Amino acid sequence: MSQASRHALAERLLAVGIKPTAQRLHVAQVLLDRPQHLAADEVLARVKRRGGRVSKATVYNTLRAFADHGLVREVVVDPTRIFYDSTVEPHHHFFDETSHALTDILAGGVRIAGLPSLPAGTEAVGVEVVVRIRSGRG
Amino acid sequence: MSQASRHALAERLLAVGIKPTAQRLHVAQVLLDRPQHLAADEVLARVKRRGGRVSKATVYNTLRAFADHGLVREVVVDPTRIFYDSTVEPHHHFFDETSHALTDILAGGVRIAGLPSLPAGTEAVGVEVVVRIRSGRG
DNA sequence: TTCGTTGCAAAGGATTTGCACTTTA
DNA sequence: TAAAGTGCAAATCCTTTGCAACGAA
Repeated sequence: MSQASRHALAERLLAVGIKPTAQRLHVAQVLLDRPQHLAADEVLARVKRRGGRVSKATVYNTLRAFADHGLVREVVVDPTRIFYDSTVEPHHHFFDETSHALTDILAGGVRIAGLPSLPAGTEAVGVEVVVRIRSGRG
Repeated sequence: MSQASRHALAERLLAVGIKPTAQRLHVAQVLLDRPQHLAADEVLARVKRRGGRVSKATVYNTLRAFADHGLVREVVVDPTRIFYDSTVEPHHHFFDETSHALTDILAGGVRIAGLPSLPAGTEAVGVEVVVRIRSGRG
């Protein structure tokens, strides 16, 4: 990856208060570069594939830190693992139960009406729509 | 639990092709008796609490069988465990990230418009809306 | 007797943790 | 040289699996 985008990524980390170490930049390069959904496993594999040195623990720590600071969003649709979504703007998902693939649904056109008011004493974190689908012969 | 409801539960299992064994009836009594969301752990604890003899493996097998046959619905909102929802009619959920509590949102009033068409070669399994909330000082 | 069920313990897979080592400000 | 970050392995948690014992038809 170019110096320019490395630098841009470092700025993004700094902007949210995360120190841009080598390992974190590797994770950022893999995950933040374009809209995608990756599990921790995949992130680790990709960092290593491109020659980066990171440990599993650091990948998990980094992903959690990114999520806590709003750089990525956790998507919970698969009981077996957490996906990290590099798109943090509100949007929704197709989740293919056959292939375990996640696909974005732009929030733009989607309207949700008729939701009840929040339970007393709670604040909203977000509204997520998951359209579960099956491909082939499910 | 009364003979009458035991019998009714046995009928429900038979109706979907599940042989109503003692263990399965225990699980059914705990989970199907009223609208609720329970994790496997909780089901096991409650069966034991009411004096039922069941193993962990059988609880997991039973819950999966119930889900496969449409008696309960799996709800995936918490990366750490699967909830089994005794309400199978379409509806949505509040998920409190502080307390890990699930609350139903009746499907009745909720309207979702503007979803794109399904990816080619896929069929819809269901549409779920999860409103993530935080209580207290989450 | 045969097939489906059960239970126990072990295995599995994702995630977390403990702790010593390394980096960096 | 403190504080923060990293790596490795072990630990943990939920869930699944292997397999022998059991139970109903």
